[in-house]
Amino acid sequence: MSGALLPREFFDRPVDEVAPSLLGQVLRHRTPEGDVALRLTEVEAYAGPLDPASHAYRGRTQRNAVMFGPPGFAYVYFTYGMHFCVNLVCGPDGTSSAVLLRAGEIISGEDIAQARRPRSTVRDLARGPARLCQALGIAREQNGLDVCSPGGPLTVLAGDPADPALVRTGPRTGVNGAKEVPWRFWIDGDPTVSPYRAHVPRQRKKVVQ
DNA sequence: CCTACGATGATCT
DNA sequence: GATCATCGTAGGT
Repeated sequence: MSGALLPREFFDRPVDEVAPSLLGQVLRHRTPEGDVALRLTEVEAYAGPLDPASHAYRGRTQRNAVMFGPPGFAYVYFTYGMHFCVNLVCGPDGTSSAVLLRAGEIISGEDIAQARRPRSTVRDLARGPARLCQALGIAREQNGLDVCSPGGPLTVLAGDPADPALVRTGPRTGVNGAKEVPWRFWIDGDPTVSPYRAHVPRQRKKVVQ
């Protein structure tokens, strides 16, 4: 593994090409508490305006603005009233595709990650998109950060790319649209890959009849 | 292992 | 007002 940053051109490609090539690469967040880094084991591609499951499907809004900017930037969003998830923006400026980072294996700063998720087992520290953000200390303030910036706090470093023979694809997790598109990518057999959960529409609490 | 469900608030219609 | 790219816990197998 080297400590080199992935160049912006890495992200300036079709999102379904970037996503699998991110497996095995390293995401590092430097904070005052220290550095935490992980090796990506599971990602999902979201293909901008053509993809009903994408946040960019209905056009640009205040929330998704970063997705419409240049590649190599972090799009962080808040969901379910308590969780953050992080994407890496792909494709040229003006387009709006991105890769959701779903899971990883902590390779340094495990003590800090553990402190942020006190009740978690080591395996579960970054097993799921919101857990990944918690372990790395990613929240609102990290939205819009350039992950290709030398010296930047949140960066993607070159790791050992996953063996292509071990890369699996399948339907995306927890999404309601375009279920048939196999745009989830993971490293087969890796224990940190999140368990698949189909989308379950939540039932209304009470119907007044 | 599995399935069910409540927490909690921003976003969009 | 409904939905949501989720998680932790509780309970059963």
